Amino acid sequence: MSGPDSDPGPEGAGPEGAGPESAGPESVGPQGVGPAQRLDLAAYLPYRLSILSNTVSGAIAAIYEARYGLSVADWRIVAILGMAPDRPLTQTALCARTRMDKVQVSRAVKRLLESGRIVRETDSTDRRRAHLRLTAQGRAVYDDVAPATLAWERDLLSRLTPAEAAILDTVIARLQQVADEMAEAPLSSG
Amino acid sequence: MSGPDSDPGPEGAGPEGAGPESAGPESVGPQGVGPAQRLDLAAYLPYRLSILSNTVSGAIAAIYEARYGLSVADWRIVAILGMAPDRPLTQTALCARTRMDKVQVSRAVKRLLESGRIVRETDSTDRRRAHLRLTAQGRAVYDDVAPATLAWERDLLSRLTPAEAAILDTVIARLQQVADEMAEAPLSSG
DNA sequence: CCATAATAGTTTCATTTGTAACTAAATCAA
DNA sequence: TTGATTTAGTTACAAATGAAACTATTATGG
Repeated sequence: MSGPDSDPGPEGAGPEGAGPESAGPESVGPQGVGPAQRLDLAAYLPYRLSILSNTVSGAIAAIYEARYGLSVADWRIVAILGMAPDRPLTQTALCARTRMDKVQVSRAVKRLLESGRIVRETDSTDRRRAHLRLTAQGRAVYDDVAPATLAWERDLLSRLTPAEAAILDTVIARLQQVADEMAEAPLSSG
Repeated sequence: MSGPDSDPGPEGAGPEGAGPESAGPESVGPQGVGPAQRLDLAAYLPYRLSILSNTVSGAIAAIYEARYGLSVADWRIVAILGMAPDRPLTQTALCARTRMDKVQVSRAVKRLLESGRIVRETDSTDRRRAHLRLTAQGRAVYDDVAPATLAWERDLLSRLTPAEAAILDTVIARLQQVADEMAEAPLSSG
């Protein structure tokens, strides 16, 4: 997610500049592709994913931050609620769908309630729970931002070659699946 | 922790249910990651990248956090310095290589100096700058953690099909390049 | 029925983080 | 030279965050 990482996106500050002959990312050592023998951050998958995710998230976030002052958490709530307008959700449901924890969700919900983007209605049979949905104002935000973010995504993907675009979905899904498995069975700590 | 999904939704559309939904007639790619007409977080590239990056980073971070109490920023510094042990770097150089900003780097450097993992030596010709390098202790951390993280990466990649692994590098590089371009030339409209 | 546990969500508090202001040293311009 | 600007890095302070404790309500077990 947004992650703990928030890269402001240094414009001119390219990775070059510091070294006399800064080698490009392609000089990976003995083995050009795949896992390097020696740790090279520039070629290291987790690092590259992190940078990429931050770049993409930052670009998207600029849209809803600038226009409506929404945080990433706020926008995720709006996005989920906007997705299925006729099905109000509880905060617990939002936690599952956004992969944010209940405190994050609680705070985002509080902000959205205060700014009038959502309303909350206590469940009639279980007063611990409450159902949330967008107000007209919240829907207006969604209807403005969602197409913009989708356009951005479409634009991004359209610049990949067909082969690249075709495999991207599969690879991400596969990586996520494998990473999830591996996260549960961590390597032997020594 | 018996699954994060415990909501009354009719369809168990968890975050991984990125199946081919109502793909529009004019979808760009053959896969689900192609632009949906309607914003669906579970199929939305920025969101999926964020989740994936967090999963992967979290798994890796567990290694160096548990063993040495290092933060992500700390580890990035150690990783970069360990990469080229014979070329000490300034903090500015570390900023460029890690894509962290100077405050983050300053704080990580402070922690690493205090814990004796690195040393700092003021440049002889420019006393604003200082060169940083790993101590024996810092190198020991690097020599333990780097192989572990590389093994994790190798393990992850080995579970992709050859076709997936082969194109992954290209696609990430390409996405990063395009996202960088797009980040500088923000979308029109408003 | 009462006591205990579980669930939904909030609040508190310490830590982390980001922005901006700051110090110090080097460079530039006249 | 001297004064303004840039560069390297740090610090101060406010805002964001995370972990744990907390309130309120419902479920469960005897």
